Amino acid sequence: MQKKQITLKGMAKVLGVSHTTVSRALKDHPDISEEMKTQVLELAKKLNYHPNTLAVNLRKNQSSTIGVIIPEISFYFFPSLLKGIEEVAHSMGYNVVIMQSNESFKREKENVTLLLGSRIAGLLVSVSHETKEYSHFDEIESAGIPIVFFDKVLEKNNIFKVDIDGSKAAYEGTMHLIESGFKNIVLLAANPNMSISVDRIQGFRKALKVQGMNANNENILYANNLDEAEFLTQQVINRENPPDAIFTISDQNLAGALQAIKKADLTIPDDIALLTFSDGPLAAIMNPSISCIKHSGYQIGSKAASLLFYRIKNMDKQLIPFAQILAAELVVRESTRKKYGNPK
Amino acid sequence: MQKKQITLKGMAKVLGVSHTTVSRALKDHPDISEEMKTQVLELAKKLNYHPNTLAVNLRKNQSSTIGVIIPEISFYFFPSLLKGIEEVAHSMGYNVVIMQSNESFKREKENVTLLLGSRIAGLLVSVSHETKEYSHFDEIESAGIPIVFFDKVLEKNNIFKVDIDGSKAAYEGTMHLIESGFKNIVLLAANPNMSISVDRIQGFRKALKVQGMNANNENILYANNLDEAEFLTQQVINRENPPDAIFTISDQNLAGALQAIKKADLTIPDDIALLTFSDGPLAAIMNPSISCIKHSGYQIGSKAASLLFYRIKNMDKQLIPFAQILAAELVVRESTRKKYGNPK
DNA sequence: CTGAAAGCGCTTACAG
DNA sequence: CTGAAAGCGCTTACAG
Repeated sequence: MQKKQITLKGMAKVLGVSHTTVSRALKDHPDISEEMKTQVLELAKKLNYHPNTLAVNLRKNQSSTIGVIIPEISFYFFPSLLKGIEEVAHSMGYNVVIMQSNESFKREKENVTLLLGSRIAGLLVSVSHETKEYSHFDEIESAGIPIVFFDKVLEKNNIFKVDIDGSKAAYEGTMHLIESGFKNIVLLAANPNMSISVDRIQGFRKALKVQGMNANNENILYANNLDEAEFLTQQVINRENPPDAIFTISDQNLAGALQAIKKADLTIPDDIALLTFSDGPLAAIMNPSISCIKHSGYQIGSKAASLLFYRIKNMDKQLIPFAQILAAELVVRESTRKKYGNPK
Repeated sequence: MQKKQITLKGMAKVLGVSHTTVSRALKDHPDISEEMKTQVLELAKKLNYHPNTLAVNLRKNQSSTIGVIIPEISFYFFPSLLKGIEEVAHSMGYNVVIMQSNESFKREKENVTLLLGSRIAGLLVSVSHETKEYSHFDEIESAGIPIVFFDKVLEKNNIFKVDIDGSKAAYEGTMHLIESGFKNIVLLAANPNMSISVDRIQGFRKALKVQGMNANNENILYANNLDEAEFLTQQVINRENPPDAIFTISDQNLAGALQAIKKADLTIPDDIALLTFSDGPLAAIMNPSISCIKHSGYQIGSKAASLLFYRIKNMDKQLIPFAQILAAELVVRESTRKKYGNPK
């Protein structure tokens, strides 16, 4: 039902030349005379000519769109990530199609099918909680469409991915808590088959071990959304021997923990300390401000997009799967203020 | 450089029939024999056939993509909005292409051009701060591509738009502040040529007038990002006669105000009360929790998308520009606790 | 310097 | 029940 926009053929008719000539004039082909170019350019402007990207891409058998599949556009982390992706893509002259899996494996597969039909040039993926294997992405790669995974990735080595060094970061975060005098630390992780959980749990355990403390399994909990985080926090702070610190692996879990702490009327950090993995702005404006392991979504997004475009531009070469591991930085704020003076 | 995926012609060759037959078999055309259909379907499955959306759309002269232009994917408001849009679009079988203007008029125009080339089926727009007129969208509408504006819209009547009743909401918010005993209220608005500012300022003024208070121009300020909001708040709280309440029109301005209040070591709401327009989750988890005029980004997004699809599906009819005005709800929390007992 | 022709992958009216 | 042909809007090798 769309009105037809002006085409090459339409302009050719007006000028009494072939559409071939118009096409070439438009792209400043050396063969075309200057007068012809001026004429065509003027007409194109006058008629608001915009080349039909569909036709161009079909003809060239390539598209200028990359796909992004993420679990959900929540306000915690993905906005800055999408921004990073979008900026890199725009600078390369590409569009971005964003699809949400809503944490559903089924929906993730549907998205793959849709994107396959759109003949995207590449795909960025952060998998859903339900995703336990990668076989639904095989078709994409075997169609010659490169994929880069980021943030929420499965434990698997032969893929291209961008992530932070979660183990190291969790180790440092836990050490910070211990050195600040906290002794009974609960880790609020997410789905245990995701690398973001596995890595961070590993770092958490390692730090406890180094400090000669035992990593009690009851102190490692799994929350996949705000409500679960609130529920688990509530359970934990009502234990006989409640924790004196909670370490959350996402802003989402942080928000849940905060709700529970607030309802229990506990004071941060005196009753309970709080440390989180965070993109930054959210943790900073809380009161008290929340200490965090800062990992920039924007950076992950732009690095993932850059890696993807590298693959896109080098499809002729055999590239070896590459894992780009970004550093995360500990930002100490009020929520982990030292418990007993300076224990050093 | 992409590997070629299997095509109709490819499958036709395998089966020794024409691609016409394959095409029809795939879409369950009544003319085709059952055996042929089964054969084709099986082969398509085996070969992972996915129709080339580019070709389909080119042929049908329509696309299954809608465009979205927003100022920025900030973490304050747009995530839930995009979610609302994406869900409606998905249910209609459409993809969503999101482009950011980064609050730049120039970039907004570039986005329009790109989208025009993609032959999108429709466009959703929230304009940038710099945008003062709509002429760059004329080409879109005259190409027969419907537009629906949402949230950040210019003061203009003959357009399709979805927005909240900002005037009424600001009126009620201001009344709430006054009734809670606050007397010197500062409104932290955004760009004065945006309807979100104009409407809310109007409601703010009206409430003051009804209460017999005068709307001091010095108490209406304009901040377009977090830093400006922090700066202006800092200025204001250092006045000789500082406000006892600040009313911010966005989560972004709220975040800036909070920063300044924190640095000045003021207590909310005893030293200064805070009321904001907000999507909800952010204001709720703050400490103290922030009272707000709750307007659901998700709702605005899904309503805007629904209106757009109504236009897309009814391009043959002459539709009259429609402004869908959504209600916003006052949610009273700790940040506006009554100042002097109950003044009623 | 310009144009006719082929073709990207699909759909659909027409013919048999 | 099946197929040949035209065409969506473009690009590009080939010819002149």
